[in-house]
Amino acid sequence: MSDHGPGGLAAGGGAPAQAGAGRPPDVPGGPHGGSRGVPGGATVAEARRGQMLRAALDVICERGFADTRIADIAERIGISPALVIYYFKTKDQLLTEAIRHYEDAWYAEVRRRLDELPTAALRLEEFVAMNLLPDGDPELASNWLLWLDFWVQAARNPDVASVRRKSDERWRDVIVSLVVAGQEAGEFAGIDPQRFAIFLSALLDGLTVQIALEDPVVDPVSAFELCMRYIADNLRFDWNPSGRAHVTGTPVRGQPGR
Amino acid sequence: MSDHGPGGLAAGGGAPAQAGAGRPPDVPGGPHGGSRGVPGGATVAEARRGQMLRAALDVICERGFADTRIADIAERIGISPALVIYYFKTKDQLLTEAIRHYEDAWYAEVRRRLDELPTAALRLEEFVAMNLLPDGDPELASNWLLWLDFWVQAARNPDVASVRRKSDERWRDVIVSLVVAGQEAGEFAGIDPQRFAIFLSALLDGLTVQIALEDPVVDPVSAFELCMRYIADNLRFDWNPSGRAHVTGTPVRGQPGR
DNA sequence: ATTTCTAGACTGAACATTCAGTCAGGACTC
DNA sequence: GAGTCCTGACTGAATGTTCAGTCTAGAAAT
Repeated sequence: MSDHGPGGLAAGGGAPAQAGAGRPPDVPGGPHGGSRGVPGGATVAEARRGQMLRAALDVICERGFADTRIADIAERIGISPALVIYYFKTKDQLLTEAIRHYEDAWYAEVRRRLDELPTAALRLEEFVAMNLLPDGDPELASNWLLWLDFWVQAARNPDVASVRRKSDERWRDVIVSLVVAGQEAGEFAGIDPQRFAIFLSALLDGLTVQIALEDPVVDPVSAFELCMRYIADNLRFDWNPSGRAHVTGTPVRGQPGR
Repeated sequence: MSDHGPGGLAAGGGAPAQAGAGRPPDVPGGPHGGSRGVPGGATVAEARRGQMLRAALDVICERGFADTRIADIAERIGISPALVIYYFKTKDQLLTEAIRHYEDAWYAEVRRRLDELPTAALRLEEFVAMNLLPDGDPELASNWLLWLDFWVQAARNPDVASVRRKSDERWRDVIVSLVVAGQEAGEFAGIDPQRFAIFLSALLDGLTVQIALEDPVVDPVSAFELCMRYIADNLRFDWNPSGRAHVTGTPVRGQPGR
């Protein structure tokens, strides 16, 4: 995004491989892993792609999106920069896809974890925790800075922008469905889920900024508690910092929003 | 921030002019405008500085911090790129100072406007409006994207980071003092101002992100209303979207924060 | 008043570097 | 031996920075 000519944004989404010279391995543009030539399945090419995507993410976190060079990524894996271009036609493509990849992985992990929890309150809590608390999983590691760069890119790169728009949408959808589920189960008060989702997602974004920038007065834990306090108060369920969420004894329902 | 070698961050704050060759005009590093040589005052040099700072801000908004070239800034004013670094030793210095300059101007404007309003509620409302609503003043124009870039830079540039930390601090201080003033005047409920400030500033940041990225479901006006609704509900004062803030007839005070 | 001097403001033309992307070909595998 | 995977060496373009010198206006000298 910082190279040649004005508006150096990559062409539209899944522009396939080049025409002449090269011999590109695998076209992105979708989850289909066309293992050409080699029978059996994914193989090297796909592994490499993932490796590069992951490395790209790492580097972006360290140097920032704008200062990430393909040489950094190559070096990290111990390959030549040329190979990076061999897999991803352009730098933009790689970085853009890396972000998309991260977003996808993150979202998938959210779903996975939430599905394992029994109550809406617990799910909501886990959701918030995944947003604000450091995570064990190295794949999704607490890359808060990534989100900031993500936003900045989305501001000018239409491709990234659409990823981010979709991201935010399912984001809020998750919240809405959690709230609705909780309300139907009698766990939560009957506030407007849509409104709540917008509010909460903005709040989470804002807290993410503070945390990412290591604000002296907003560490992850206190941000988490602040956020959960708000949620519990508004949805009217019992919650205390030390433990995990508890469903209130007496189900509330149909209560007017605040 | 994207040039030579690793860690290409500018040296500490007010590194003065070079030693040998040139004859640099005016050293930054503080609000002192040392109008050397020419008696009377500021003069050309200072005007130029301001001009460049403003141009830099414009360009940053358009192209993004990372893609801003000194040539862009020079071109906009109709001068040679060389003159830009004649005034600011390095690109980094210019951009960093531009952000600092903007932040200062913005904060000053906030103070100016708030001072003119009679009630704490109105002041709070104006404060929120300045954060979320498009502004007439071209100097401070609605440069939401600027904040995103600001954050991203703060993440890696210690110099910018300290600006941003200070920024956020006085930010919250404004909120706290507004709340306290309102509480003392009996306009607001007696919640914890500090906590409220942290919450509100995060919320504002988050909404800023959504607005800056032109989220389809969070336009400035609805963000503003969402935010004001929260504030009014929490501080317990009367507020309705169409008009301006009104102090509640019966002063509330000392009420427990939810 | 004219000339001389000087310093600050400014620029065009290099310079130096960085970096994405190309290319010709090598190794490895089926 | 054909295709896949991979690399070292290179190039072209962009761009921050330097530099030598111009231009202007006021100060000092005449």
